[in-house]
Amino acid sequence: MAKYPGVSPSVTRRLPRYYRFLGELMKKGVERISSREFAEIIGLTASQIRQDLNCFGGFGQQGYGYNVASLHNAIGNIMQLDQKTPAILIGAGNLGIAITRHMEFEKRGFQLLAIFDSNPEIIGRKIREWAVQDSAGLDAFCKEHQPKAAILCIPRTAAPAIVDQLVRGGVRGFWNFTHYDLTMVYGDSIAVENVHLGDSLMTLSFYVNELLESEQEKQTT
Amino acid sequence: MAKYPGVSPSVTRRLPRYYRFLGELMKKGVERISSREFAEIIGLTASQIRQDLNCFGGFGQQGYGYNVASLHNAIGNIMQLDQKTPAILIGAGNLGIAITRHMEFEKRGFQLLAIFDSNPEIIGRKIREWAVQDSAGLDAFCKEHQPKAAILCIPRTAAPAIVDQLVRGGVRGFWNFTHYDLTMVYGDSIAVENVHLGDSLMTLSFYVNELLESEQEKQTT
DNA sequence: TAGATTGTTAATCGATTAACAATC
DNA sequence: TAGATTGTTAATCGATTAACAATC
Repeated sequence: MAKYPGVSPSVTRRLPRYYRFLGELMKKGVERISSREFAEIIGLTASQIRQDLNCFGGFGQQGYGYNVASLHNAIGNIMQLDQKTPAILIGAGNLGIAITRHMEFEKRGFQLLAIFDSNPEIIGRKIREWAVQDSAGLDAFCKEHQPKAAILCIPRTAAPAIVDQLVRGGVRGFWNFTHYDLTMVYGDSIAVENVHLGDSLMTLSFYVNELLESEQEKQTT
Repeated sequence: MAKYPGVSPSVTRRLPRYYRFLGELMKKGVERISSREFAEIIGLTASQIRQDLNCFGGFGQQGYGYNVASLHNAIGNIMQLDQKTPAILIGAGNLGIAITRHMEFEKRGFQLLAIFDSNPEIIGRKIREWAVQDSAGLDAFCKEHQPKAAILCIPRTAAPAIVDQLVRGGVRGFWNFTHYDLTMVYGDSIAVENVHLGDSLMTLSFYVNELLESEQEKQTT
C-alpha cells in the first residue's frame, strides 16, 4: 500500500508550495512560525495549513507553532526528496535542453541518468554533463540502469510508442510535456504529471481578456 | 464587468482541454458528438461537460448532441482566441528560447511583439523572427506598442522590479515561469498564470514514490 | 499559572454527479 | 410519433473554513 493512501490531490499539490516557502523562511533565519503567520505569507488560511499538515502527522506544538527547519525537513521526507528516483529525459530539443540546464533534479527527488534523442544531428551533443544518446539504445539502457521516471519532451506523435516502450522497460513515473494523454491509456499503473503549456497560455488568454474588458468598462462609465 | 463573472476557475481550466479535444475530433472528421461520447474520450462525466458548457450558453441540441465544429468555435470565442493580445517575452535564456520556438502564440490568443533580455551577449541575437532587444528600452517600448501581456522567463530575483515596471507600463497579464508570487502583491488588478515547474516535478516525486512503494509491497506479499 | 496555538471536530461552502422534464 | 439527448434542478460528495477543547 502507499504510505499516505487517503491524502487528496489538492493537499498533495500544496506540499511543494509549503516546502518552498519554508525554505525561504529558513534562508531569512526565521526559526518558528504559527499557522496564522504562515497563512499570511503563503496566501492560504491558517485552518487549511493545519488541516493539510495533519494528514501526515502532528508537526507543531500547542502554544508555540511550527519549527521552520523541522517542518521543512518533515515535508521533504513526506515527498521523499532524499530518494533520488533514477530518471531519463527523452527529446533534446529546446525544451529538453532548457529543462536539463535549469532544473535542479537532485533537490526535487530525482537523479538524471541520461538524455535520449532520435535525431542524428543532436545525438552526441553534450548538455551539462550528459551526452545525448541514441533512442535506439533505450531498451538496453532500461535493462541495465533501471530508470523509474521519464521526462517527455518529444513531439506528441512520437509519444505513444516511446511511452509503451518505457513502461515495458519498468518506467513508472512520467513528467509529460506532450499532449498525449497517458492516464487515459495506463490508468493507475503509472504516475503522471502533465504540463500543458498550451492550455496554460489559453487560460491566461481568457483571464486577461476578462480583465481588460472590465477595465475598459470602468473607463467608459 | 467581465463577460462571464460567475464562472469558477475549475470550469475555466477545463475549457482549453475541451477545445483541444474538439480540434482533434474535427481533424478526424467527426461532425457530431453527445456529451456521453465526449465524456468517454476526454475522461470526465457527461454531466460535468453539460454543466460546464451551460455556464456559457446552450450549445447543444436535444436528441442530437453537439456539433463538433461549432462547439469548437464557440469555446474559441469564449476564450477570445481571435483577440490576439499583444505580448512580450522577457528573458531569452533556454526556457525563453524554447517557448519562443515552440509555442503557437497566435493560436492561443496572443501576438508576440518582442523579446527582451539584459545580457549584452544575448541582445541582438535572433530567435525566429524576433531580435532580442535590450531591457533598457522596455519603458519606451511599452509606451509605443502597448503590450498587454508578458511572459516572464527571468530569474526570480529580477522579477519584482521588472513586473513593477511592466504593470506601470500597462501590462495586465503575466505568464509567470518564475517563483515570484505576483498575485500576493498585485491582487486582482492583474491576471496571472503561474507555471511552477519545480513544484510540478516535486509532486511527481511524491506520486512515483507512493506508486513504487505499493508495487514493492505487492511483490513481497 | 496564563497566554498562545495546535490538533481535531463540526459547519459551511463549492463542485461534481444524478435525475428528469423539456424538446429536438 | 418514438428515441435520444440536452438543459437544469436536486442530491451527493469533497474540500475549505470556523470553532474549540487539549496542551504546550
